[in-house]
Amino acid sequence: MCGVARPLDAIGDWWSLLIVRDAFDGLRRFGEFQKSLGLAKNILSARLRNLVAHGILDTVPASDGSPYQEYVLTTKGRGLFPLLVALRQWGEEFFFEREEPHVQLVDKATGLPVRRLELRAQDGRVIGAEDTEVRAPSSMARR
Amino acid sequence: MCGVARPLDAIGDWWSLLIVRDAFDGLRRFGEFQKSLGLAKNILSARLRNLVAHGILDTVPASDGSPYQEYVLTTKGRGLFPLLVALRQWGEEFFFEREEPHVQLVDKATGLPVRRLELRAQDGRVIGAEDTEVRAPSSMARR
DNA sequence: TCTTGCGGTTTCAACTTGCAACCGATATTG
DNA sequence: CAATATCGGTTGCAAGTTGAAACCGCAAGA
Repeated sequence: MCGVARPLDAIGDWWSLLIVRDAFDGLRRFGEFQKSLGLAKNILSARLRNLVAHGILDTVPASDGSPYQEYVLTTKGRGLFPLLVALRQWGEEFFFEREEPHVQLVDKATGLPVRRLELRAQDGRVIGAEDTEVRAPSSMARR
Repeated sequence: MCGVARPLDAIGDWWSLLIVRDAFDGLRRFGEFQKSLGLAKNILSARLRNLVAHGILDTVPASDGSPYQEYVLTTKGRGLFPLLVALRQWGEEFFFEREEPHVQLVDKATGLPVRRLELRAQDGRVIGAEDTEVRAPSSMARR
């Protein structure tokens, strides 16, 4: 299973990424996720378990003294931020009419929208899909 | 439905993204996708139809004179490249053991691996999740 | 003429999804 | 103290989805 397919096992369903996005927004509790996403409790339960099993979320005792636990992003989970940004930017560009109002990801310091993600070569040139290729480091199957 | 959820409707399943990735690798024909991904033909058929319906792929007459059609990425589909890179980089970072050999995305011009995606503010500063927030442009519901 | 390859559709069993009801533990209210 | 509400789930079940395998129509080749 290749470097693209493997992650999809962990976050390859609709809900998991939305849960992670909400976690970036500061949500931590079962009920918060359920209210925000409006999904069935058994599904949320299964997804949270799966995300924890994959090391994307971690469970910690509730910070407010209540007897429950909270779900927080691990380092691995926080590593999903560029992917979420890429997804959001693609959505903004192609799924909204021009001038259709929608939320924006802004830099807190300035309040300005963030830049579009750019892929760069080692030397800093901005490159596109056609400038790249997938290469096996030694003699390896591609998948 | 927000800017993150909307796209998931189009590419929110395991296979669609892998099909798009293969399309970036130059695959165009039904049989090529099937051989590469090893998925059932009915599923591939349904996924291709869905991707075409969402404007991510387009069907064109076969270039080699055979009576079949080929599937090519649209502009919208090519817009998924940063997302695929983000997914790949996340996978490489967290799903492989250090030094475990795996394929790499390299800059064709130099043969060197591409840089890690970085999110930047308008002024060029590299920023992280904690430096950003989601903001509604006018008075809008977040979802 | 018979076979082969391509690009699907159809069929059907197994699995997944999601609504609704229930449950146990802890607060809260009267 | 009793009754109720809230939180964080689990269980049952019906409906939808997935996927392996078989089938099909067309065109090219032997």
